[in-house]
Amino acid sequence: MSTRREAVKQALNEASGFRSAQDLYADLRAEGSKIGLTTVYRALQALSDSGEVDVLRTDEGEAVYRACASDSHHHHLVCRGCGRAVEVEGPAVEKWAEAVGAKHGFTDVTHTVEVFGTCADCSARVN
Amino acid sequence: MSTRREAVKQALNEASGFRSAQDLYADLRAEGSKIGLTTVYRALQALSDSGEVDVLRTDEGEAVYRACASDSHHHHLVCRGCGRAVEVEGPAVEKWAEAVGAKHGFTDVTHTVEVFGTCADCSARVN
DNA sequence: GTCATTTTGACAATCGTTTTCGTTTTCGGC
DNA sequence: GCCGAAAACGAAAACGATTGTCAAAATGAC
Ligand SMILES: [Zn+2]
Ligand SMILES: [Zn+2]
Ligand SMILES: [Zn+2]
Ligand SMILES: [Zn+2]
Repeated sequence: MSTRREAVKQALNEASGFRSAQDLYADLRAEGSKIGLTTVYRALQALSDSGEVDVLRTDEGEAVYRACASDSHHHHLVCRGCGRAVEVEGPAVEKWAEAVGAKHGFTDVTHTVEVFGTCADCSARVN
Repeated sequence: MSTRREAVKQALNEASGFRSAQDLYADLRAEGSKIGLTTVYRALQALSDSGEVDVLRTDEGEAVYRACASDSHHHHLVCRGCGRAVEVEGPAVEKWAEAVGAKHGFTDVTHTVEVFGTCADCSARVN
């Protein structure tokens, strides 16, 4: 694995929440790296292809990435305020999704499930 | 409600699946309308703001819209092949999402849940 | 060191979407 | 029916995220 990809992976590891390519580019430049934006995009593409990082889309359509501790199937509880994310599992949801697909004759069923909220810290900050 | 917005809403009603702004623009022009792309975007913005249509993002980040029969909270089972969508409910998922948020001290909890698969027709078409 | 291969990054191009802004249409008052 | 204000339109420009291009730089045999 190349040095640049390592750098991007590490920048992601240092973040607790989901970050966009541009966020990571800014982070890396801020800490002195001479990396280019194109390379950040390429690294993220490779990392998500290999399943090393999770990707999801914001409401605005921007792709955001996260290096998750769990490498098995899971979902996220994401703070709208600070972006912090918690990995969560939902066996009931997995079964429900499968059942829903089957009931309507769909095959090769997958799903996207994300939970959003305001974390305790962010709630406190507002009050 | 203006005539243009009606036209967009109707175009959506005639589709069984999720459609992008550009799709709808093409549909309308194809049937002779002189509507502009800007107006399609504006109509969709208004329709989704008022909750008359559902929006979601494709993996590529494109916004797609659907005029759903149900006006209460629900999710979708979407065919990857033809885009056809079925409205589905999942009380268990609703409770799970709430519980997950609460367990981690998150407030103002919402969620996005979509199920994807290949519908029976599309499965048959391939074989 | 030399040559071939891979990686990189500045820049241009693409694509969906939004903004701008002048024109057209709608509509209430006359 | 006619007039002016307000709302709706649409073409074109602007935008922002992402991808493509291509020449320079790093890497790795030999
Ligand atoms: Zn927070
Ligand atoms: Zn799942
Ligand atoms: Zn289908
Ligand atoms: Zn729900």
